[in-house]
Amino acid sequence: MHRGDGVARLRNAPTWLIKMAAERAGRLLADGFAAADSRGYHYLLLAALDEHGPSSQAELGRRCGIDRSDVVAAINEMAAANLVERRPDENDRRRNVITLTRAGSRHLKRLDDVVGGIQDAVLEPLSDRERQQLLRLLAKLVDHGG
Amino acid sequence: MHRGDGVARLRNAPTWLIKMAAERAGRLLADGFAAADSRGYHYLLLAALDEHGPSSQAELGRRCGIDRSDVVAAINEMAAANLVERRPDENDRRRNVITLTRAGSRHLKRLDDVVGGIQDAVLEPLSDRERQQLLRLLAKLVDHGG
DNA sequence: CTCATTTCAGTGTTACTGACATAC
DNA sequence: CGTATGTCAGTATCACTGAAATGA
Repeated sequence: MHRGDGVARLRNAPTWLIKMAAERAGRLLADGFAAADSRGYHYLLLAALDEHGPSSQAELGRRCGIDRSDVVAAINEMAAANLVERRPDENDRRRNVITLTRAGSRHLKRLDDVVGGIQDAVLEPLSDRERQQLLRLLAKLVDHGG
Repeated sequence: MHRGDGVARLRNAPTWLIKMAAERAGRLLADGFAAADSRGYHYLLLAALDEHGPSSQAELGRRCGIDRSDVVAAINEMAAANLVERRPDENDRRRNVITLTRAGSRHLKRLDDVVGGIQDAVLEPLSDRERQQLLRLLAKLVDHGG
């Protein structure tokens, strides 16, 4: 029996199935991140730094969809763990420049592996064709209102 | 631009799309519930009481997939709002029997309407055929490991 | 003056853990 | 005895709000 399966009106509610699937993926991701002494925000921020290079905290927040106040806390944690470096921007003294350290790069690689493994585990029951279907349908939902 | 779209490695990650879709649905649901002075747990518990009749808190927790300690808090709130009645079980004095009140029944109907409306809003971009596809794929995912 | 940036403090929901007393 | 129940207290992530200080 799954989460909420004791409530009949939810068994055929697509939004509920989406939430359950997301919950499972989220739990696996959170566990995987926790095993690597991280959490979701860390992965997002490290990935954004890797792809776009050194950035201000506000830029990071916009790219990752994380609130600026939450970026502060996450960068605090990662700076304390030497995964990123925070230094004032000389050209705009309101800003900090956040840079990925070498340890941060290594950490991101580990987290990428974690995410890849979970991706496979979650999609395991679907054929390649079904995965593409799912991808297409979800993209439609997300593009519409997400 | 959507949540996390600034991070390229996530754009084609199905688990991420699932999470984004779920996030949207969850936000809409939370807003709808809040507008009715409720929250997700209340809906689940009321629906379980409606479908299965008076139950102990532990039963409710198992049916809804809610932890016992969280059931306590939710029932406290709903009992204070006269949506449910809590009385000791005469046959097993460890238990409480939770009963849906008439006001609780009315409240559940309102919440059912809220959920139905959101269901439609989320699935709007999909044809009937696509909705069935999505339902099938999600069910496969959830049945597998959820 | 207006706006952007960083930071701090706090809220709310969901999810979970540990402990305790009580009763089966 | 072990197990189930209800309760309380606390933690964690994510998401968000409001306000303050600083600087462009």
